[in-house]
Amino acid sequence: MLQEKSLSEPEDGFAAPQAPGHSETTTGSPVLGVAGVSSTPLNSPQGPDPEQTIENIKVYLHEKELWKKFHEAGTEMIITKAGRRMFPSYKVKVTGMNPKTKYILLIDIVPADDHRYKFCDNKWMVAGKAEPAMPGRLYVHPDSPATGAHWMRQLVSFQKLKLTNNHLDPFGHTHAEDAFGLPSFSESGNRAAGIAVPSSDGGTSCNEWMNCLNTAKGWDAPQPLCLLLAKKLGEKIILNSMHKYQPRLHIVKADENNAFGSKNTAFCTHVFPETSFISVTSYQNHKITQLKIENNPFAKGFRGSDDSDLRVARLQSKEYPVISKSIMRQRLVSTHGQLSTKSDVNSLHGSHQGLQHYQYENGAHMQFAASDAQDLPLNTFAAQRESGLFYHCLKRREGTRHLDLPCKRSYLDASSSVGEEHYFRSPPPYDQQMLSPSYCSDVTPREACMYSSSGAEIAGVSSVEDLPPPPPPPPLSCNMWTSVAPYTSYSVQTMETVPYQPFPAHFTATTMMPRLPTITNQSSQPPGNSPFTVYNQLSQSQARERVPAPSFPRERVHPSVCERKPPSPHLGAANEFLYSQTFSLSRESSLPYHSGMGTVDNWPDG
DNA sequence: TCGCCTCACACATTTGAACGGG
DNA sequence: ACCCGTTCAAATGTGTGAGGCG
Repeated sequence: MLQEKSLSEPEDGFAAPQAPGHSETTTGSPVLGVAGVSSTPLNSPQGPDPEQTIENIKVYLHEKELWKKFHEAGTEMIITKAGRRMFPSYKVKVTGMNPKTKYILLIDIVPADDHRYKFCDNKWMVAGKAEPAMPGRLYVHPDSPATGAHWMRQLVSFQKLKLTNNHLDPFGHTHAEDAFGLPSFSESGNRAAGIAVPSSDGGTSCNEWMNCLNTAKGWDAPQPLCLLLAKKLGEKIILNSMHKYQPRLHIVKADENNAFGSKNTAFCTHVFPETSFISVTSYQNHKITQLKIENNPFAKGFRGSDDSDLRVARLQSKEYPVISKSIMRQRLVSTHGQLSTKSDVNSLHGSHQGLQHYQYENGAHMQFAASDAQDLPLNTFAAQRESGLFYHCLKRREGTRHLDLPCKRSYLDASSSVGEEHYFRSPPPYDQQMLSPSYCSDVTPREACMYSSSGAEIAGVSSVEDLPPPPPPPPLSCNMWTSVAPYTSYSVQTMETVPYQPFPAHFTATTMMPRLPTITNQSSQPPGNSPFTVYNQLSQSQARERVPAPSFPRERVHPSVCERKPPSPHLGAANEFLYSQTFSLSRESSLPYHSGMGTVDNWPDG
């Protein structure tokens, strides 16, 4: 059964939301204008409490430490034709909503850069220019729309989101007639309809479709196009393999009619840099494989045990346990990597900069740089882990265990905290304290995977962040992502506040943007006059470091928030709005680590 | 030959219906 | 009749590894 969180828990640990706007890192610069966004007051129709406006919404990434752990190694997500879930799954805790206001929560996944990658010499390297973007797809939480109280009641899980590389996915057709029997929106057709047409590179990104709509004078776009975009919603998001992506969470406020698209509709976007990943059809980095096996209950069968070792051995008609090829490769590569392919971990995950964009309808806009100081120790964590692995490999050779235990054992034992520590970190260094109880302690697999928003997990994040700096790491480093050149940001202001992006998840103005169509009412508008006013806010992570970290008391998760309900019938109308909104955001929120917020004033009422 | 992808497979978890007791 | 807990089987989610393809 699901481990549901208590809905009656009075204190959820987030009772004291941070005041991100109180950052001293304010730059105060407008960022980008986006067509179709108004600057009208936000808190009127649905927000009786003026204090509970969009910018007060806080989003906390669940199992942040687990995400970070993957991020350190270079997260990979399997994509298959049938669709593969993400692991770690995307779950967030939301606070600061108006309990009575209805919101839509949705996710999209945008390219993090303009490169295609390959895994070579135990590290990711740029292998060329990215392939054309896949057809845009949003994943709307099936509970949407729901009240703020509903969303804040427990974790919001997007774990049913699937990633696919199937271009012909029923909901992924670029051509309307293929998927819905609708007229094809060819370039010429769209131009005839007055719609800016995405680049003719063969793909149609979310951004581009969004730009189409934005350019089409609000929702004067042909209804089939709107319908197409709305129907393109599904549980799968189409990605290209060997490309880097960044998931984004969007929170859209519903209007008084429980509909979407009114003039006062507001939205915000939250990006957690540690959730970025490279899509693959098979795992390249075996550290990731191990992490998946160790933490994903469904992969428990690969954790093994003495019995399973024997079983495998029998299956292999051998009297000794078998080391899988992958494990052997992992060890060889890891050892080799430590010796020969050192790279600067700081260039990878040294500082997860965070920015939150907040767009507000009063015309004001602020931008806060979020130097995610809590992530600074990650460099040393990665280095230590690397060194620990190296140490362990050497140690195992001279140890006695390999004589009486399967070589697989040290890896298999990683299902427990001891095993993991043993394998990755032979000496119990500082990063052992990093281990979140959720996935490193003896919790049951379900506790680790399902709605395990236990207090210990988030508290673990807190404790980690409060830890003193680790001892100086050895001159070893994670060798992932080193070949990824730092990116320039979409926004100069943003880059000024983001000195380094180890794993950037944003477009570059010179690479990604040219593929976007020319939008009239945006491009013609100076940023300062843009109707899309942007606030940048401290990232959640940075905010947390300034206040006592929230704690998650063990509570039950309401099943509905855990995607157990069918999609709401309201989504049909909502989706259209969401597409437009989110795609609008795409133009600016291609900025990494942002939370964007804004309103729309060009949507037709109703 | 190589890199990437697809598929079938075994294993584990999740889900929900069926059942029985209170 | 209803509720609750347990059991069981089907559905689903995993990584693996062989094989196909360009």
